[in-house]
Amino acid sequence: MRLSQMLFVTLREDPAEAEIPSHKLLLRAGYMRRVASGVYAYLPLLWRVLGKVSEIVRQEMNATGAQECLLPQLQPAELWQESGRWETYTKAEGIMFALTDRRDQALGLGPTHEEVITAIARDMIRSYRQLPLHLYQIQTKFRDEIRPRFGLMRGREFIMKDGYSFHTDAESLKETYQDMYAAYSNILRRCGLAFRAVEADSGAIGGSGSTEFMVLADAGEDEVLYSEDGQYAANVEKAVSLPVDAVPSEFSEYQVLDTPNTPTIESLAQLLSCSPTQIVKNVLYVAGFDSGKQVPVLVTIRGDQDVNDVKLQNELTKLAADYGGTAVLSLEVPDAEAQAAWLAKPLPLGYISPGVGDDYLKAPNKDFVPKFLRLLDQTAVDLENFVTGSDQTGRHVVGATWGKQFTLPQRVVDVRKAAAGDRTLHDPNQVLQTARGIEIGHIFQLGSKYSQALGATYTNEAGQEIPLEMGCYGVGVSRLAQAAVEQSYDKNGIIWPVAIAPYQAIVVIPNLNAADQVAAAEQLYADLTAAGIETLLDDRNERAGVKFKDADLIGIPFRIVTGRSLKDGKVEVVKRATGEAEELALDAVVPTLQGWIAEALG
RNA sequence: CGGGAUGUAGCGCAGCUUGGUAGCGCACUUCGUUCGGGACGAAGGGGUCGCAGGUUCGAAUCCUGUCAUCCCGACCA
Repeated sequence: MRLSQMLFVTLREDPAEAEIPSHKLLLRAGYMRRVASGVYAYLPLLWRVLGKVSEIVRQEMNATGAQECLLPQLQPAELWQESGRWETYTKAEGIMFALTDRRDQALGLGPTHEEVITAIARDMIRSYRQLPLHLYQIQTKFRDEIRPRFGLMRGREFIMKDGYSFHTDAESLKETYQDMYAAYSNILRRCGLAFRAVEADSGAIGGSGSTEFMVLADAGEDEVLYSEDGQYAANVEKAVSLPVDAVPSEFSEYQVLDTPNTPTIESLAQLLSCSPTQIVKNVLYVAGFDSGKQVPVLVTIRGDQDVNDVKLQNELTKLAADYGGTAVLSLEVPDAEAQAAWLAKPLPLGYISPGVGDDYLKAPNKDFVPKFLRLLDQTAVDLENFVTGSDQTGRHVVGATWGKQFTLPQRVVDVRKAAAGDRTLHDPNQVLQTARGIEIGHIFQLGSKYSQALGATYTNEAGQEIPLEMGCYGVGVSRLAQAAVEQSYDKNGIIWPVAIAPYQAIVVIPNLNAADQVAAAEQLYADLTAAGIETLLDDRNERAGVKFKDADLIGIPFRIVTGRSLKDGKVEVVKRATGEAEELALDAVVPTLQGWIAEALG
């Protein structure tokens, strides 16, 4: 491609709309333009990158026996109602774009495709002889993100590869899951990215085991905890660990003490000169279930620990049936204004005890449940002579013990947040480290959640009708492209890994008025292209400096300059990543680049 | 949805406090000089100042409303 004929517009300054390096660079280098919040036009250079990523994904998927297809983006509400996700995905904080057509039919734009694919499976899979089966597609997804950000990292429209597998049993599912684990590792390795596979929460999509593939970068939105021996790595949402041991309490006698102005654990520990591990903390939440019920939740946990909202939400989901629901739609720490609606009398905030009475609550409407759902984190179970609130502002109790002053809440759960510095479960000598990651891939063992909901069954050898076991597997294709930039750039611009660079080489003519430079460049361009090397020719009537700056900015791996060494029959060849330059004879350029590219593609 | 900020030419910004009919840099067009790390000179083109009301003789500027965008949080297969 000749740059003189390409839509090639680079910017000298960073666009104000971008915050992180990769976002700024993709805009500056002319790879994309924002069309609406979280919606981007993929311009020719970026489209080539996306094509390369897609092709690598396709090759690795096909190698596992998965088959490519294309499912509709416009999906009927009925399917989502059958799976029970229509409400959670369109109401409250739902992420699904929903619309009504002229016949008054409710439709949604696909944020994911479990429902559609399961409906297809229901219609087409009859027998165990057809299994296992794995279908995937690469296409645009729509999600009405509350706050789109960071360009392609969190858009409302983005390209994703999503695959769905169907099995006779969990064992077969596990095999495909392992295949995907390997395929995803291959994809990221081939794309030239540093990544880590971590245990993950399966979130709203449901299912049992899931693994996230995290591209490591400081701008990542997720926190990863891992052990240095490489045995354990998990998203902080999912991570488990051993908390530090509690310091034995210095208080031996139960008493109520004046503790003015100590609404936080830190201030209380300071005033009493005690360890936060001796304090029992009580955190108030309000959970909203899909049945419409609003339930006040009191989480009691050791003072030095934080509540992991994802784990809490999972625990609450298990209890949804008690409130006539199946899912948690919202989970909030209520502010004073929100509390006022359902408090019979003011709560002593910061001084709440584990035994705080239900008489603080009233029911402003039939949906509010005026009874605390009391959950006890396991870190607080074994504490003795602990410090906690007294239900009186300005006073705490010390020396309290379960079974004496306070009833031990019956529901014991694990909702503590693991943190860097905690010891790992597999080896208490290992300490968790922290890193930021960008979630690029996520693989799930779904089980039969969707097949049961939608009635997708097969007949086994014994003639019994059984729900299909399912897995699903996603890769953020457009997100991966930007993550690659986030992981590989310098002050001059993008440094693409060779495997996903839009072009592999760029031939720069420093001075268009020098006929020999032009002739040599044209010949090289033709030779390189003929040799199968994807090459750009910068034949624009610009000064050399502009061309070098642009070549660096757009990040083409190899640059060939038909410049001053031409008089010796040589051209300069520069590696973008390292800046290494060497002079090569004209006829050595093609074989040398072929070697470099082959080496880079492994 | 809570908190914060910003909307002025394709991009980055000034002007607003103190109202008088819009400016700078980059980019773009033409000509000349230059030609290996974002050249120089000259001459040009391009803006309903986000939108809608209001105040005023007069509004980019003051007031009200509204929309959009970005940041922090909440949220997020």
